[in-house]
Amino acid sequence: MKISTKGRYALRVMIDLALHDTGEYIALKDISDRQGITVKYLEQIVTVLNKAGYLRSMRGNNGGHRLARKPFEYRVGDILRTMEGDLTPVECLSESADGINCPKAEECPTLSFWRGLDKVVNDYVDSVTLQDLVDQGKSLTGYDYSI
Amino acid sequence: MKISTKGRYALRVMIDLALHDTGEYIALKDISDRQGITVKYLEQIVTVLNKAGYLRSMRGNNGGHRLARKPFEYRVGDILRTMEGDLTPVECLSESADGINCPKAEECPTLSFWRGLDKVVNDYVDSVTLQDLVDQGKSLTGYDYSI
DNA sequence: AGAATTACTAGTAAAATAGTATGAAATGTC
DNA sequence: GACATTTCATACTATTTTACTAGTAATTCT
Repeated sequence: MKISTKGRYALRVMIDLALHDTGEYIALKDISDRQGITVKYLEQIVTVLNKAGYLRSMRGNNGGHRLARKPFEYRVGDILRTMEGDLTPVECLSESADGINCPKAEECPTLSFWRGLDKVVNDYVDSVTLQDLVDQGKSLTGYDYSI
Repeated sequence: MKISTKGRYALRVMIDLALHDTGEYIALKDISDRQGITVKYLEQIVTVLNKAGYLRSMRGNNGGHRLARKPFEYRVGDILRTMEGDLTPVECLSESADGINCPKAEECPTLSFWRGLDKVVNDYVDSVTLQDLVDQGKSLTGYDYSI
């Protein structure tokens, strides 16, 4: 029942990009220095975020990444689902590519319980925006605007 | 963000024991036949449930297991936490045995978000009792009271 | 041309998950 | 008391997932 590092780091990357948004592209090297995550691992994460349309990326000298939208336009749930695949607590609630779900769904005494859990989780993560996390970050002791 | 088979199966075992409660001990063999889970794997699960005080177990001929309380006295959250360790979405919220949590907690922009997720999950699973699942099971099409 | 940076594909070590296997101990029945 | 049945305890194992690392190609600016 854990969120993977990809999901957690993706949130930190998005917050980092929001806090350091100057309109310029931000290199993974800079994020790596601030967040303590290797450039190589960050590459994997931003690739997914980029393909989801959450980032604008540019190769080459002075290249890097920046947010494609304003922070309040990102739901945290969307970011997490993008990284995790989905946030369903049990496999039988996943959108299966081949359309196969549990054949015993009709007689399953726990299915509606899992549906309820799935709903509270997704409703919660969708109620928070990236802007909320950014505001939280700025309000904390020790936040250094210069970095 | 998945519940393991141990957590899912434990719920099925508890429901099974509730639905077939006659006051007698129920052998894992019977649960295995009905639920399609091997006796050996069931052993691992009921051992944990037993040590948590959720079951009364008896060895030997005509031995087996039965619920220690009435179904409405079990919160689903307690059963799941017993099997999963905890239901926290991130490690830093776990009750660490050595008391070590994240040293950057004070400056973490995502901590309160994770706390909120932890709360909605645990509040939800604690709002459902085993009796609710049993009622759900009985109400479904295809439930055969004879087995 | 050359440095910086992302993009793409593959590989790998460690941990977690989902079981199996073996045998001992207890209990009721014949 | 022998025996079948069942839990209890411990250890082992195969597979999958996670969390990275590595190498190289492509792009961009100076």
